[in-house]
Amino acid sequence: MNLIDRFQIPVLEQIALRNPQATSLGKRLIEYSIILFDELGFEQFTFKKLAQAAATTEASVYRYFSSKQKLLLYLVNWYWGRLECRLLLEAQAGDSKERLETALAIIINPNSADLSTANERRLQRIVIHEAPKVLLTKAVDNDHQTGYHQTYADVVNFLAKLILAYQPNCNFTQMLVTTILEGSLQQRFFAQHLPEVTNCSEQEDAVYVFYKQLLFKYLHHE
Amino acid sequence: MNLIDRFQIPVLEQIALRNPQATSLGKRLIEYSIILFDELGFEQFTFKKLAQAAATTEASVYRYFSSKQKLLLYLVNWYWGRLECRLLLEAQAGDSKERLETALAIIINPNSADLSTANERRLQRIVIHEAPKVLLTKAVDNDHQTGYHQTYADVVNFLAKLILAYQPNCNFTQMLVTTILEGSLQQRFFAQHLPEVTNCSEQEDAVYVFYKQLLFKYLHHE
DNA sequence: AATCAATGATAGTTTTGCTATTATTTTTGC
DNA sequence: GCAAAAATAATAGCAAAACTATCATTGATT
Repeated sequence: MNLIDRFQIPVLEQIALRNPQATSLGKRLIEYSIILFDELGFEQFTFKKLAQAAATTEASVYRYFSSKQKLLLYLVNWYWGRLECRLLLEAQAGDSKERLETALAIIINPNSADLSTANERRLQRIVIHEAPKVLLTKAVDNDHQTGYHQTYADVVNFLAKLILAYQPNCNFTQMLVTTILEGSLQQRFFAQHLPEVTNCSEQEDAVYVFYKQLLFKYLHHE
Repeated sequence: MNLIDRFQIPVLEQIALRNPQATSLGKRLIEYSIILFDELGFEQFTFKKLAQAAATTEASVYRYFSSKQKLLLYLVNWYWGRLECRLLLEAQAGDSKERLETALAIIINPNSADLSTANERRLQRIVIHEAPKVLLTKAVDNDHQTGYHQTYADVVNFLAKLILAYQPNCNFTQMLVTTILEGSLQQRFFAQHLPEVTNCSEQEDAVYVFYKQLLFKYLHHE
């Protein structure tokens, strides 16, 4: 049983030309695109290779996604959509501090149940390694207007609200959230590829420990 | 008088096939690549377009840089090299707190003399928008072994040392530095393209104010 | 003056990204 | 169960990008 069958995360329809979660070919495309983006990276990934892996043709892939950028955007949206779902489900109990701590754990913790399958780990690696390549483009303003980055913005603002509930005096909530959100992903990249610019190896789950410290030290000073 | 003539920043020789700062064609290539990367973005930038802009041929461009990735890497290295120079020159006076504050201002402040020319502003925009595309690749481990990211690591470690001088008990210096360094660049992207996930517009130079707060609040709690 | 390095001019290859067309299969409405 | 419609397969083709190669020319060096 894979990622696709277990969760039907709503992903913005407009990104795909037709809903890949509704057909058997579509599911295969998602399944193999996760594997191939992870193994090949965005640059080496092509629709031809995806078609081959999913036992179909390049033309058929184009009927689901108009470009590999859109396909990656779809996967990234899926990641943030799942995260948003978990936040809504799991970070509603307790007082404002408990809710904030839970939310932080959901976002940062790599040992959570969320990453239990190979595909889920692959998806997070894709977000870490490839997501900036569909954000930092000349198309970003158009994409954002179309709503392609709305799920991400929703996650940020959900967390921002939790922070404000805990510490109403916080001035820079959004900056604080994106700093932690993006920073924690980046640290995992550095840990693997540029270990001398991080401290991840020094302690088990140092990323979580550090950003929790950073968040609460910042808020307690307000 | 342009960026190239005023500063001879040492950039790792291996990145370029021959030193572009030593010849008139080389300087033209650097000059126009900064303009074109900024205006077209990494994806739309081609050596053919660069050759046309610099009034030369594609083949001649390839004699300086083996690929557009390497050319971008060269520019990014240049940016970090210049930053390192400024840190070494300007962040040596005063006590440990003053040195740290000066360093932070150099790294974050967009109104500094460092960004006084059009090309310098372009170069920072290139680092913000395009640098991740030559870091987050499958070639990163090779690149790093070859030393292509050493200047960046040097900047990080210079700042880490300043932090340790100020607060010897700090456990996660590198993570703190990269969080601020990368975060501050990212905030400028968000401010321009995803304003709802940042708070930059609320205050003049909010980026600097926020990260200074974040840094010193974190350190004072140690 | 001869030499050598740098550049220009030109051509060609392979791959990618994408579009088009037609045939075949599968699904769906009735 | 059958006809219509939709989805997919099979195939071809095109334009641009990312190189590589060759050879002529220029310009600097000694």
